[in-house]
Amino acid sequence: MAYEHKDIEQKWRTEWAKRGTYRVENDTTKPKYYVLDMFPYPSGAGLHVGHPLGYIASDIVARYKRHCGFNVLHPMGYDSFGLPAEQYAIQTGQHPAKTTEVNVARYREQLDNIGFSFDWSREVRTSDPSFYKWTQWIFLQLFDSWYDAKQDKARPISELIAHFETKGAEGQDVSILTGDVEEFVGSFSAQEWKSFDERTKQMVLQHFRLAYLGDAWVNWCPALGTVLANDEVKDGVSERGGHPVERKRMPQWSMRITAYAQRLLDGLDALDWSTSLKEAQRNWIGKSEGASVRFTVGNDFIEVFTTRPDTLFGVTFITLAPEHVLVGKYTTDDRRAEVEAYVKSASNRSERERQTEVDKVSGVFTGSYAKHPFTGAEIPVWVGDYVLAGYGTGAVMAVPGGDQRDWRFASHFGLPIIAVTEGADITKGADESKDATICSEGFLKGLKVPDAIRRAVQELEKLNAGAGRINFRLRDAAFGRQRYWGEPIPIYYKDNVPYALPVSELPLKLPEVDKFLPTEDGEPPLARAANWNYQGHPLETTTMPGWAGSSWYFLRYMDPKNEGRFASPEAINYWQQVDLYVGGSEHATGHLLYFRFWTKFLHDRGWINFDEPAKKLVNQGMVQGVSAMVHSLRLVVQTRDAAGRVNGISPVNGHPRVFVSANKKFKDDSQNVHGIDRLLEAGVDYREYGVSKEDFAFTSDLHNAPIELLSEQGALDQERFLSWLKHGDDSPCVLLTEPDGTFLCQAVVEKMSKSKFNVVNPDDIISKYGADTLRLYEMFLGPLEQSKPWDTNGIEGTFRFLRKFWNLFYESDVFSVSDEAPTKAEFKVLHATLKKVTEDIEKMSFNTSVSQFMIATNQLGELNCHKRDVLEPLVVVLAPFAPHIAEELWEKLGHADSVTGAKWPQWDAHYLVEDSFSYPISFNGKTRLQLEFPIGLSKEEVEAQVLANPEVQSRLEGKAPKKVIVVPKRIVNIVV
RNA sequence: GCCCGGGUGGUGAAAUGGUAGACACGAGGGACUUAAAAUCCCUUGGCCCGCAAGGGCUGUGCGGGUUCAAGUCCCGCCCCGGGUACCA
Repeated sequence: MAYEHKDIEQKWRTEWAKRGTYRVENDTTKPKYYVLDMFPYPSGAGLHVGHPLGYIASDIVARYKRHCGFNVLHPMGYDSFGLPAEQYAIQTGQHPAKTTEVNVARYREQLDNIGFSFDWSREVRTSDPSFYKWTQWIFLQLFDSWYDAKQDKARPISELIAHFETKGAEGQDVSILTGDVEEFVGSFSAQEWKSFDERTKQMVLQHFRLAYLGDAWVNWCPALGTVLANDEVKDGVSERGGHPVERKRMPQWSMRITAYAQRLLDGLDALDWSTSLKEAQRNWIGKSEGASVRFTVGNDFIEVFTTRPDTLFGVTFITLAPEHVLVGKYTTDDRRAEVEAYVKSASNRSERERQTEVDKVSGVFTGSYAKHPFTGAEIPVWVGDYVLAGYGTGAVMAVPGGDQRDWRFASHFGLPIIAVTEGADITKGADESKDATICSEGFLKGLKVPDAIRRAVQELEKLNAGAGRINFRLRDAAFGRQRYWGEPIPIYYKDNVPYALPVSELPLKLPEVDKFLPTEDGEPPLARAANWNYQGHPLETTTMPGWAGSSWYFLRYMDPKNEGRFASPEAINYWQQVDLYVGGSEHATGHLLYFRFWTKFLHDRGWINFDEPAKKLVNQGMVQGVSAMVHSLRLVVQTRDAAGRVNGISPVNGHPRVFVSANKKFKDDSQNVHGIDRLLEAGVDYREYGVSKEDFAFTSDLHNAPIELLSEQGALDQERFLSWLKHGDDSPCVLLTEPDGTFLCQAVVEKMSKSKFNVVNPDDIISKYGADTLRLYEMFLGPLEQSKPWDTNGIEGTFRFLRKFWNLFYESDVFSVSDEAPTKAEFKVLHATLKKVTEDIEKMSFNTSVSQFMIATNQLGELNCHKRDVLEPLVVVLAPFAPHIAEELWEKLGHADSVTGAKWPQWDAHYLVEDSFSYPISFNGKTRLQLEFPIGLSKEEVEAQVLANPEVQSRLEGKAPKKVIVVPKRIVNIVV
C-alpha cells in the first residue's frame, strides 16, 4: 500500500486532539523538562516556512525527552499586543482585538498542520486580561520596590521608607541606596524626611522605585506619536516604518534595569547560551572601569567620567554635551549668544548626523574655566556635540594627547595638545595604546598605564576630587508607549503624583475608545476613553511596551489558569527554569535582557527561587528565500549643462515597460549602447523622439517577480507574469526572451518576505508532501543555527525517504512484518542508528540524524529486512521527527497506546563491534591502498603484516621506511 | 573601527588531528512503460594517462608554520554575514 500522507496526518491530528495526547500535568513524581519557543506575534501574513524551523527543533527535543521518561512542558502562545494590529485599526477602525483574534486563528491552524506536541490547554496571550492582569501586577511590584546596593537585591519600598524615618539619607547611604548608577539625590535627615509633605516624599521615592516616572531623554517619533526603545530605533529612524526619530526630554515611565547591570553581566557566565549572544549582551551592558573626577568651577564643579585617569596631566580642556544642564550656568555673558546658537543648532542635528559626520568638528567655548585637581591650572570649558548627554556624566575631560576625538577637537580649535605617553608623536594623532608608559610631569611619570591608573585614583581620593568608578553603557528602559494596543499601566494621579492602583482593581482593562489615534492635543489614545479615572483621579494614559508580557510569560505556562497568583509556588517549584529556549538571535539585547531582568527581580522579592529564566538557549538561523529577479529597462534622455557634461536625466514617457531575460544582460563596458539596442529590439525606438542616440540613456532596475511563477529550470511563466504585472500597472509590457523563447530570472538569496514575493507557505508544502516531510526537510537543510536558503526542489529527497521507510513495512502491498530474529548485519544497522540519532539529538544536530535515518533505510532495503525487532525501535526514534507516520506504523505494529509514550530504545555497543578493520595504508600521508586486519591485532603485528605485503614492498622499492605509524582502528602511515 | 560567526563540488551540506565531499538535490546515462508519472540501477570535485581493469597529479578563501599526518591546531591576510559605535 502506498504511503498516503494526507489520510494518515489528518487521522492522527484528530486522534491526538481527541485523546489529549499532549496534555501535560504538573506531575511531580516525574523529572521535569521545560522546552520553550519564543512565542510569535500573530501577524496578518501568517507563517512562512522559516517560522517553524525553531519550533520543529524544539518539538523534536520535547518528544525525545518524553520518550526518555521526562514530564515535558512544551507550551505555545502569542505575543499578541503590538503595532501592526493597531496600525490596521487606525486605518480601518477595526478593533485590534478582532484582527488579533483572526490572526491567532490562522496561526493556530497552520501550527496544527505541522503536528507539534504543544499542550494547547496552556496557551497564553499577552493581550488577554487574565494574562495582563499579572503583567500589571508585576509592574506594581516593581513600582513598590527599590534596589539596595548593599544587599545587592530589590526590596520593598516600605523598608526604604522605614530607613528614611529612622536614619534619613546621608553620606554613603545616598549612593548606596540609589545604586550609584543613575540619580543623585540630596541628603536629608530622618527629621527632615518626616517634615516633607506627601508630594515631596513621593518625588524622592521616584528616585528609588524600580518602575518610576522620571524625566528621561527619549527617542520620540512624531510620525508614530510614540516613544521608542533604543533597540526599536535603527540608523536614526524607527525600525517599524522608517520614520525619523528625535531626542526629547519628557516625563516617562522607566524601568531601573541599570540597577541590575552588574548581575546581568555576571549571570551570563553560567548560562549555556551562544558566545555571540552573550557577547552582544556584554557589549550592550558596556561596563567600563575608571574614575569620576571633579573639576571645580568657582564654588561649583563639573563631574566627568574617564577610563583613563592616568592621563589626567594631559587634560587641556573640558567638553560638555550641548544638552548638559551646566552649559547655561557656565556660559559667560559675552559668549552667551554664540553658545546658545550652537546648542540650538546641535540639538537640531539629528543623532544620525552627529554619528555619521565624524569629520565635521564643531564646538564653542563657554568663557568659563575649571581648575585642574592636580596642577591647579585653569582649563577652558567647551561645548561640543561629540560628547553625548546620555553616557557617563555628559562631560569629558579632554586629553588630546591620548584620545583621538579630543585630538581632533583640539586640532580644529587650536587648543593645546600635551603628550601623555612616552614616544608618542602628537603631531599626527593621539596615542591611545594601553601598554604605554606615562611621560607627563608629576607623580605618574614613568609608570605603566595600569599602575598609573591606580595611583591617579588614589591621589584623587586623597584630594577628595574624585574616586574609582564603574560606568555602564546600559540605560534605564523606557516603559511607556503613547499607544492604545498594550497593557494599561495601573497608575492613577493625585495632585499630579503617581500612585499604584490597588491590586484588587486588576486587571485594569483596556477601555473602549472612539478612535485609536492620539487626541487633538497630543494625548495618547487612552485619554479618549470616557471615565478613565480611579475614584475621580485620572488614570495613566500610556500603555506598556511590547516586551512587558514576554518578560515573564514563561512562568504563566506553568499554571496558566491560576486566578489568585501569576503561578502557584508549587508549579514554579516544580517546573523551575526553562531547560531549553529556542528563538531568533535578533532578541539578543531586547527581549532576552528584559526577560532576565524581570526574573532576577521576581527572585529578589521572593516570588520565584531562581534568578535566570533559561539555562540553555539556541538561536535558530534564518531560512532565507530565493527571489526571482527580473531586469527592466527604461529609456531616458540625458540633459547636459553648458559645458556639455551630463547633469541629469529625464524619463521618456509612454513607452512600454521592457523586461530582459537574465542571459541577455549586457556587458558593463558598453552598457549604454547595449541597453538602447535592447530597447530598440523591444520596439522602443529612440529615433522616434528626434534626439541623437548619444543623448539617450536607460535606467536598469531589478524587480522581484513572484517565485511561484518560476519553473524548476528557472524559466518564468511569461503569461502569468504579464497578468500579474497588470495588477499594479496597466502600461504595456515587452519581454525580451532568450533565443529559444524562454525568459530567465536571476536568482537572489535574501530574507523571506511578502514584499519580495519569495514566501513559501508551509500549508502548500504540507498539502503536497505532508507535515512529516516538511519537518524532516526543515531539519535536513543544515545545522539549526545557520542561515540557509529554502529550496523546495530538494524536498523530494526526504519525501522519497519516508516512502522507502514506509515500504520496509510492506511486501507487495500488504503490511508485513516478521517476528524472525534479525541477522547481525540488521542489528548493526539498527544500533548504529540508535547511537547516532540519540547522540545527535543531544547535540541538536538534526540534519545528521535525518541522514542517518536515510542511510539505515537504504541499508535495510538492501538487506530486504522486514523484521519487527529492527523496525519497531526505528519507529520510536523516528517519532520525534515524523510523528504522524510513526504513530500510524506503531498502531499497525499492534500497539493500542500512542508511540509518544514509548520508551526510548537504548543502543547496545555489542552490536557495533567489528571483527576486522580495513586500514588505509598511506605513504607520507597519502593513502595508497587498503588492507584488512582483525581488530585484535597489536600495533607491531599490523606493522609487520603491512610491511610484508607485496604491494607495500613494491612501493617501497626495496628501501626501508624511516618510520611507520600505526593508529589502531584508524590508519597506517609509512614515512619514506 | 571594534566584537561575534562563517568561507569545503553545480546546490544544501558531512567529516573525535587519521581514507575530504557521508546524506540529499540537481545533472548525465540506462532499465521498466505505448507514453507519462512512479520506481530502480550506474556515473558525477578538477585535470591527466589508459581500449579496459586500473593508475597518477591536484583540491576545503589566500600566504606561511607545527605534525608522521591539517578542512580541523598556530601566525599573518582577504572576502561574506550578524551585532555595535563619536561610549570618554
